[in-house]
Amino acid sequence: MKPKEFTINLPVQEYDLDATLLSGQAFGWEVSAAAWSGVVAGRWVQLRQVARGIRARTVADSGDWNWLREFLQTEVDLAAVLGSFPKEDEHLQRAVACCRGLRLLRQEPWECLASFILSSTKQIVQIRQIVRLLRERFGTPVIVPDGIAAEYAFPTAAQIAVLSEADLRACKMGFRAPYLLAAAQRVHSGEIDLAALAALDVTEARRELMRFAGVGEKIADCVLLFAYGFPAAFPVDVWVRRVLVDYYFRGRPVKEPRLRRFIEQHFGANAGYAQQYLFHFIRTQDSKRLSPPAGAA
DNA sequence: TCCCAGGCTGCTT
DNA sequence: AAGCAGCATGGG
Repeated sequence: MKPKEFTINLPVQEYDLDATLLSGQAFGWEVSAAAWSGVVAGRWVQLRQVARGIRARTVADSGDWNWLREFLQTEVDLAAVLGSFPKEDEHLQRAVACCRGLRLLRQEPWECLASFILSSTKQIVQIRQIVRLLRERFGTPVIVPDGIAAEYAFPTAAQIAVLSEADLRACKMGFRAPYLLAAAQRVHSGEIDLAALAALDVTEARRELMRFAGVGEKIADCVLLFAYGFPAAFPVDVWVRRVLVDYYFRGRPVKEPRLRRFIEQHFGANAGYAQQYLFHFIRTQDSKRLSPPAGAA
């Protein structure tokens, strides 16, 4: 039986779909012929940038489209967010001028947590590869249109909790396998309720996330920002640390507490957005200007 | 061959 | 508390 298709135009100004889906916050999206396809809330969906916004195509009964608006955060007033950035910061303003339209997504907490547990000391292309293997092997198939290859949802905590460490290692995740397995078991057993973290303040939610083995400050901040939408969460990975030191500390070594103090005082209420602009900017535009990694010549 | 990747853990000082 | 090796796997 041919699945019924639904399409909609989501009107939105200043939304760069490519930058958003390529900026290292979500790992399950694939592009072909200028259209992105992925799975949101258990539904296959295809997204295309059009003149006045985003055109979406899906199958099966979608009722309303709020699940997609929520994921894409199309209701966010980007101009207001960018306007809250420090105006005297020429580095950040350059990143904004370069990447304007880059957005933060609002992802499902389990998928986001699991993905970032897999992210430590991995390149983005490899994280994508691991996530793809997990979906194909253990995820629930989703309904796709005729002529589209089979697609799978990210496996739930319940689906991963019953696997063996060897099953997971076979997806090339190496030493991260026991971390992912333990996290899935904690969530599946009900020991921790990820949905309930949304009601906590950011400090408490961060503490809860860091109770997962394999989750430290950086991964916790990623989940706080990309899944729960805490706007001040500011993940500091090797790239962001490098750019902060280079731009704001003249390349001189900075200890963690001082860096954290600077972030809180300098970037303001939407620090998380600022972080994403800096991250994407240096990775796509300004990588050559950056100081070499520690230890390099 | 070597260094590095959207880091974290556990063991040393 | 602060520094550091080890950890799997693949890319450049």
